[in-house]
Amino acid sequence: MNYEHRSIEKKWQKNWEEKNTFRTEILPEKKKYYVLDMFPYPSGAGLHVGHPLGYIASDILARYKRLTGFNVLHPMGFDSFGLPAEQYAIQTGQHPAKTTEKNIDRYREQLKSLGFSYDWEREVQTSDPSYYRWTQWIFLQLFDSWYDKKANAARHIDELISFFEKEGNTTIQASHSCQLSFDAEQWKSFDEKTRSDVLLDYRLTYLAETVVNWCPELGTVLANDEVKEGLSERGGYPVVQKKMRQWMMRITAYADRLLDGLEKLDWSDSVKDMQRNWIGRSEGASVFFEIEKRKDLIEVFTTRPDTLFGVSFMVLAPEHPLVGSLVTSEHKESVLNYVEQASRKSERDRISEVKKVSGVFTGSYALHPLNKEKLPIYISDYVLLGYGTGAIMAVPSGDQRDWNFARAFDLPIPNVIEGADISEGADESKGGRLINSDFLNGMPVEKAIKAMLSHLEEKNIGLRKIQYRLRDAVFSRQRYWGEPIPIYFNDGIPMAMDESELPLELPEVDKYLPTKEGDPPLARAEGWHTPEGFPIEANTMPGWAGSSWYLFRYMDPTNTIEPFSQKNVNYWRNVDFYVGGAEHATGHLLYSRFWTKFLYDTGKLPEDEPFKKMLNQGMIQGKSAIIHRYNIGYIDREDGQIKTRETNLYLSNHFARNLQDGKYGPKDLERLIDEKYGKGYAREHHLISPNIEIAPATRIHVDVNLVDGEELDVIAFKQWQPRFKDAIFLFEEDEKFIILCEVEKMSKTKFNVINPDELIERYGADSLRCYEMFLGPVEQHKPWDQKGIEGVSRFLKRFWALFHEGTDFMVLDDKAPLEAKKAFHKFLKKVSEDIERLSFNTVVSEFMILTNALVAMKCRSREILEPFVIAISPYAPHIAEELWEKLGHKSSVTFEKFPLHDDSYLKEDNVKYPISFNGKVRFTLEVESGTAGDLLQKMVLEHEDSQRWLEGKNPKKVIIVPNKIVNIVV
RNA sequence: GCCGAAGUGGCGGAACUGGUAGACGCGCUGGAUUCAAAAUCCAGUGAUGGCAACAUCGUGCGGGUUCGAUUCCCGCCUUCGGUACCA
Repeated sequence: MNYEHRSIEKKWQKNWEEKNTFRTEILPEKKKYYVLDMFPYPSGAGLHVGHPLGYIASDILARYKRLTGFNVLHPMGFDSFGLPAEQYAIQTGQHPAKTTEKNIDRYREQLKSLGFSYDWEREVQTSDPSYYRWTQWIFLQLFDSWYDKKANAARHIDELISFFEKEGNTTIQASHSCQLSFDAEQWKSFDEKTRSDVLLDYRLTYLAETVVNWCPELGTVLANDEVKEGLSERGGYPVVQKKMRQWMMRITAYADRLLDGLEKLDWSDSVKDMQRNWIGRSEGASVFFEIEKRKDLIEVFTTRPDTLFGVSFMVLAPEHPLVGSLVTSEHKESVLNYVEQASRKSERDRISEVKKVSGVFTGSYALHPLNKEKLPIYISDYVLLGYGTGAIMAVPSGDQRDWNFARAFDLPIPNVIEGADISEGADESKGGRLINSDFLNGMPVEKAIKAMLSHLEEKNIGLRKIQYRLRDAVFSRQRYWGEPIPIYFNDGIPMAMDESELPLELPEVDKYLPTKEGDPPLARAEGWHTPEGFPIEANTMPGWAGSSWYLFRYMDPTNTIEPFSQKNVNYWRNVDFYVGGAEHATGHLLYSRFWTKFLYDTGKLPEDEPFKKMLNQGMIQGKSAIIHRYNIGYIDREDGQIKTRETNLYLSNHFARNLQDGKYGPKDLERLIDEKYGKGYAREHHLISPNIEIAPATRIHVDVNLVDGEELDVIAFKQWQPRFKDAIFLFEEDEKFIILCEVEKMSKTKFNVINPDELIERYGADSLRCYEMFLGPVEQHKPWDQKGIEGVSRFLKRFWALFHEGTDFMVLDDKAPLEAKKAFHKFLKKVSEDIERLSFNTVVSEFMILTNALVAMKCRSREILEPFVIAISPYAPHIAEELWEKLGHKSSVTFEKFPLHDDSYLKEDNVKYPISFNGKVRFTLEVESGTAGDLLQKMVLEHEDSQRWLEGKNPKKVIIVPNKIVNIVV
């Protein structure tokens, strides 16, 4: 009987569903283990072979943990709010909820066809009102909280209010953005609007006017992590800086805890480092500089207070608030010009112009805080308003950017480090001793920093400060398809909705576009106000809101009175094993840690980290097939411009390269075409370019399914798309059209997507599961290689055949031979070790080795085959269930015990020692296991081969590595 | 520039704390089976020399530690990922 993967897999998937095999509940007597995948955004394209990689790994671990006695929580859901569904809605008018629902159904079906052991009863969808009700609820908790730096925890806003009533805000240690300072009396005298504004500056979600990343194409703002190199992460549209009033999340309050918490996490170093860099803690000092003839001060941040005597000028960011008042009349024009220019530059322009030095003098001077020297104040866009104070003290001898600026504007470069060579550039090393620095002279840098810090604080002209690169996160999106923000405005004062009014459901709108006035789409909705007529916030939440806490909802997905019950969260606590891409390092993974810490502060959670251990799966890339379309370059008669015209001639890689390299000219091409298609063909069909230099070929991505190895099926290509119907080709003499192969990210537009459905149909889910693991370490990026799956498929067939004699199921009850038992226990030891250390790829090899060994030994003993089926079930669950049933079991293999290996079978009767002289292996000696060291040594030295190698020399040393090698040093 | 990861046959990759490098799979070569093909099975497969036993070389490059290094240390090169006028 052959291995019929189609019927077997269908049968067991149905069986699992009907019997609800993977339903999970709290079992207090059992230890819990929570295995979670990053839930997907259900895109219209469905899953490709890259998606399941991580899901397979986590499913193997979940199934393995079940077999080893854990109560495993292994859920799946959908991050179903997002831009693509909304863009589709704008184009087609179809409600995003509908598109999303359709996509989710497809995803769920695909996931089920892979045989994952998810408890589908726990599925969550972030766009479901019963879910986002609690996302809104958490928003309100954040809104009602402030961060107490002294207690190092979030606290309720009411406590802050009563504190203000007693002492004002001058003594409190809190994370805030409040410019005002007031005492209790003043607080009491404030009107409602002022109080609200002050409180907003303390709340963990707050409204603020800030510079944000505005993406005009998408019509919305983006968080820092959603911008890559000045372009939007989704869509790749330009992003500009814009000042806007937006909802913000005070994540900076948690900067230190987010940093320190990394220590105890079992995550990869690279992701932890990414978070550390993103948080970007740097220790230094705030220093205040007086402005000449004025009372106010310029505050700067520096990590090198020791170089204070090396300051020769000041630089402000062009947007700095003091610029307007500092500029003198004679410099007004140039400064205004410069500010204007800088404001028009996008983030991207700034990045590309990094090397250029620009700036202008304001006409004003600052005074050195210690020696009162006059320091000219410049503005330049190399100083950023968003970091530190938006102003710097320039130390050209110690900072390359300051050095460049000093050179360009002919400013002095005083040296403050003994022996530093600053003729060709700044000395940025933190070494040497101070000179020309008054009381710091002779001190090494580290000591000088401390001395200066104390001095500054003593004289009250500066103070120790810790600066973070991390910014508060923008929380509003001018979009429809997101969680509505449960806030309404009473006379401009933002008011929290009552919990009982949640969920605040998304309203119906006529169009998914902003209003004429530029308000977000929600403003189009009729009745988007409270019963009293107060307008409701029209912005929605960003994509990361729902994904920041979903792991906890899985613990109690149907709870209607709270996001999750204490009972459930106290049992499941947090995720033991999280699988997902490293690309979320500075987004989802950081926000999620932030919300978890906040919910921990409020007492809702027993743990303050969401994910204990994490595995970052690599991307499976596609192999794109590229051919070249020949272009004719010509000079347009009308405007004299050089232009190119497309042809229907397609070139193989070989020809395209030669054309590109100039090895072929127009004459060669004409000859080749005529040779192939008949004399005069090229001329007749206008395929002769007068000027071949101009863009001779365009790269075209071809569907990888039209390619076998590197060869294009030209007939299929002609039928692929109507525009290729009349294609003609030039290719190698051996009649093979060789394409150009490139490894890229899988995407629809590159026609390099490999769909798992077809592979499952052809080879089965078990084969696909095993193969994706076999491909290599899960963490690594790797191109999809279609050919290797055959090998794994062959192995499963052989495994199946192990249980069958001809068409009959045949397992014998006789004793297994000792050799087979040894092989089996060696296998068990290795497999359990490898799964525990997440080496999923080597386990597949072990399956193959054991299968081959059993086939060779013709071993069909139940004694071995039965536990073998259990061991293989995490990888190939369907075939395992089928064989388990055939072995006469009524229960599912899911609930069996993972077989333990027995060390007594692993002992070798004889040990083969490679005997080496000076590290070089000369012969092998077989001795009985357990032979004592000194006896072994004697045997080795008396061996005739040893005598030959020693040639009368005396061995200096004999090294015996137990069970491994004997090394004789001569 | 800085931070992180990685460089092993024709290819994907093994070698977990230093101990016979190349497991396992793909591909390739030869053979069996077949009218033939597919499928399956058997054998071989790092390089060089040799009929062979065997010898020499070999884990990006150059050094070092060690009886012994893919593994540890120092200096480079390359690729990938992150990040950036961060003061």
